Amino acid sequence: MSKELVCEENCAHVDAVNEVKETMLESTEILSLSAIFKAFGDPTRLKILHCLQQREMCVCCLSCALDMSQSAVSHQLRVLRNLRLVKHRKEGKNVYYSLDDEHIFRILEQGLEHIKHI
Amino acid sequence: MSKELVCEENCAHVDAVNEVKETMLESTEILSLSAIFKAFGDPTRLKILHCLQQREMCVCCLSCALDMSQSAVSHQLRVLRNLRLVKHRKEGKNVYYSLDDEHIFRILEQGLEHIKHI
DNA sequence: TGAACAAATGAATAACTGTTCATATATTGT
DNA sequence: ACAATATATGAACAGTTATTCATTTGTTCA
Repeated sequence: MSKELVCEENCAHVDAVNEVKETMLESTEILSLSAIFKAFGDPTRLKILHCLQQREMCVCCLSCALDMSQSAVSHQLRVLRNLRLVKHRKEGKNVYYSLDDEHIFRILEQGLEHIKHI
Repeated sequence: MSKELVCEENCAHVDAVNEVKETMLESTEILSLSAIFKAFGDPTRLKILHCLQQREMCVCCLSCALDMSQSAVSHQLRVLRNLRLVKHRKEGKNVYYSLDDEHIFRILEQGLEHIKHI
């Protein structure tokens, strides 16, 4: 990638670039952070999270509230579960899901705050 | 979708479902919110945003700092631009990008906060 | 034990997305 | 006007993803 040379010789912002490079996040940090945001980035999952922001819900009720198939909801819940964005507890035939922690709540809030101010 | 009936008769959480349904976000809100999170959900865009969190940068320097082609960076900048997550100003041959507003900053912060506490 | 039901899951598919490559546009200095 | 350079963009391709369908697992109750 010859861009590096180009930048060093012409942009004349080498120091700026190096400074930014030093504060750059680790590759693993970037990956896990983007994975979380990506989870928020699908309409179905976002709806699920927004429901769970209000109350714990079983899969059946979620699929009912979102008017989506049980299977589709279940598949997405697995994604959220794997990323530890939601937790679940079993009660008889039902499995109840809820948000995993406070941060999830706040990330959602910040996002909502943003779209309101656009 | 017969699930609706199933839920009403068996889950016995009709009230809960209806309550949640009422507070549900508008379809357009869900879409624009998920679009924003989706933008954060790609490693390349996340890196770009994280760079811009620290300083205004030109395309050339960004592609240099991320060690990616100018074209790839430019394409992603367009996505961020269209969503108004970044703003840009032209200065001669260079175009300088920066975060569009405070919320973007805080969404990033909240996300980082989350992965640190996992 | 068997019927009914909630939830999970694997496979298949259609739609989407990020990068590359080639090229176009716009600006600067000669 | 021309060469050099920064940026933008269209087309194409490979890789990913969300949903559907069919099936399985696990639980309750009769």
